[in-house]
Amino acid sequence: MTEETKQIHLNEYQRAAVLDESPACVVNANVGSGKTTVLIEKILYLHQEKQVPLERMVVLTFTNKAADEITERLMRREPQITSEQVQGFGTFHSVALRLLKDRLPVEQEGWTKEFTVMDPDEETDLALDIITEQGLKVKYRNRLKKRLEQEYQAYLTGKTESRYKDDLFRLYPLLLEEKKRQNKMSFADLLRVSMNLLSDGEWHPEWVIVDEVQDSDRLQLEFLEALCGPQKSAKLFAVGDPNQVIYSWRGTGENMFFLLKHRFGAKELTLPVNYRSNASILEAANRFLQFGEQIRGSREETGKIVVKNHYDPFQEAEYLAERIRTFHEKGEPYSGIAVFYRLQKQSEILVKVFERQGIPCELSVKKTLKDIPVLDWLVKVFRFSVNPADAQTAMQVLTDTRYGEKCTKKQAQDIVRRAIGEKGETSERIAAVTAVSGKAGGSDQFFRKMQGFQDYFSDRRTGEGESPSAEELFAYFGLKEMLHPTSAEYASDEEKVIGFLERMCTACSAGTGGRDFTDCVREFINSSALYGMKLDAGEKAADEEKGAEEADTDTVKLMTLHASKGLEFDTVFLTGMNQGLIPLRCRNFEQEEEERRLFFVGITRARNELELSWYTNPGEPGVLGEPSRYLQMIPQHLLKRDDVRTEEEKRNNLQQMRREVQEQIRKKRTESELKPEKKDLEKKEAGDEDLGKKETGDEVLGKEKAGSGTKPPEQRVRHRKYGEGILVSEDEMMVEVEFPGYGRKQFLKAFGEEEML
DNA sequence: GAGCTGTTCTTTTTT
DNA sequence: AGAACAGCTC
Repeated sequence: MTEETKQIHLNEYQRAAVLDESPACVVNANVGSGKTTVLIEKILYLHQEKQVPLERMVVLTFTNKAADEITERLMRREPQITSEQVQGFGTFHSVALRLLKDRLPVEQEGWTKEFTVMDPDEETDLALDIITEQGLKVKYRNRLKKRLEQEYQAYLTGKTESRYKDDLFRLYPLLLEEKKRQNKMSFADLLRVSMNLLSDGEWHPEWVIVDEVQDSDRLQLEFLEALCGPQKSAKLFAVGDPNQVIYSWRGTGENMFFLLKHRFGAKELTLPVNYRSNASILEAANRFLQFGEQIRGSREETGKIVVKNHYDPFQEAEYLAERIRTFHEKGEPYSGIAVFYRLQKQSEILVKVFERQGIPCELSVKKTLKDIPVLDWLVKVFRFSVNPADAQTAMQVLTDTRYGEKCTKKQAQDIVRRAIGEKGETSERIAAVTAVSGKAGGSDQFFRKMQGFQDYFSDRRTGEGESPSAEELFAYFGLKEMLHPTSAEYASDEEKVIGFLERMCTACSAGTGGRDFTDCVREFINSSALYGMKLDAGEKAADEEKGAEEADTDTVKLMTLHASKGLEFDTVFLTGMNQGLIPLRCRNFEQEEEERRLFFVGITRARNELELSWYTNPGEPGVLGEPSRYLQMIPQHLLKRDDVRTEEEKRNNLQQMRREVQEQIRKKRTESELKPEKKDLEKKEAGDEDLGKKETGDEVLGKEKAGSGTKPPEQRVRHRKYGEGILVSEDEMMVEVEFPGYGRKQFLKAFGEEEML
């Protein structure tokens, strides 16, 4: 091993993974087990010890964020590595795009090298246009995007009819044809087309390395196979965790980790040691592990997991604000604290209350280009400018009501059809457009600017000071007029546009000079379609320049459980641990298992403190005022039940209990008044129902027993309606009992309906 | 085309 | 549990 690798302290399992030489190897990497470190060391080991050039490796990630982390860490370890050498590092889609542009003969599949990348919504719009034009019968048009994706597999496997017996399968070939005609590819096309060309092509990398492989879908798996070649000429090293599959609802079905292992006949290694969470959190997490051996810890601390019950989401938010303030006063930074929830809309109350209470917080929602109207429009302008075959985008730019010259659909159609509908020389096209210019005035002029963009800038090269400036581009398109100078947003719009143009020009003048400027613009526009975040970084930089708030980085992070994957925090609050929310109402067993993995992912984000809370009054339909079953699945000795009850809640509970008891009494009375036959029938039905509920309850209890070996003595309670349960809490006025299958119930002692065993 | 019945999906989100 | 939709009847 090199000096560098020695400096990094790898455990024996990590070392084995780095040194492994199998043709295909999958590493089952538990949460917090140093997966990325292994990946980085593997790459360096291959590069430095095995003399594999970085250019001969393809390193694939699922998200841009992960791709950035890998290249950043790699370059920090080895500063002499250039960005040229890591061209094959990136997301599946960006690597596919690079291959299609640099190595693969896209012409064979019906596109030219100048193709552009479609926005995901664009494909659906195009499909709708085709449906209208061709008079196709397609059902569930509002769900067309999903249908197009989900039923493609069935279409490929030769099924003759779509699920709903409509014209969807006739749409697919028409859509593909249209995309070729307009010289653009959807995200899925990037993978499919490169897959086809790789399968019968010459070029293959020497090593294929994959991160978070459990998150890939079927198409990505096929892409991987094509990348490794029919004879598996490339070696495969994939890292993933089957216990962290939380996106299977987006596609697949099977667990991709094991499917990949099977398809490649790969050797499986494991990384069993967790370096993140304290012993209690790990012991709890182990109860939710679905694959592999128990996770081993590396820490001695056994702080308890706090479980709290709140009256409602509002009271919970107030409590959290107070609690977080205490943490902060004790010297913990806000940035070490995160609040998780199951549904996006749960964040509303939290944000409002935190803002009012002066707790700095940040909602983790991705900002894309589409959220900034003026940039959404500008990108379309460039998309057409660098791909004059893209009639669809041209139409969208011309008919946009917010920016540019106002133009009716009919006028836009005239302009676009005459210009690109018929093939011909540029001069002819322009002549044709000029012929209709009287009708649409400025629109037509702007259209010609876009269409003439490539010709106008064709002699410009990047790098040598020739490359156009942001101002030049702004003037070329006459953007001052197009951005509506009289509008209230003009100043901020102009700033955003100039900022975007500057970033584009900087990107175009970076790297090796002498390239065609318009090619660079196309590359920039294409990568911004795949990589919405880069613009986000620019936005942030602009904000900081304004000097808005510098202490902005020390904030509490609010996010969904899904968004928490891959992150870690000292302190984690997991809210809304209610039955019907965590887990969310499930239709089948697979869904339930995924909810459990989601909870597993959530709790394993915490390093030191974990607090779980549920509310008595969720105020959402379908969500029960009962604690999640998952709270019962955690060994009780790890928990510190610490209920915060307000007087209001107590009163409410009493009222609720009174109502319940009155209802029971009323029922009993009517029951006894009924005729004997009917009474028996009702009893039978009620009994059946009870049996069903008990079964699920026993299942939970059974799992709990199987999991926890060491259980503290519990006070058992019998109730004539709910059967046997476990005492949860007790005070001078009431008792709270957990019944398997019924959840938690509270009783007034005065009623004396429960019997201690 | 109003009114009915039956079915499916709803949440989570990346490229 | 409830909305949205498809397909049927009149």
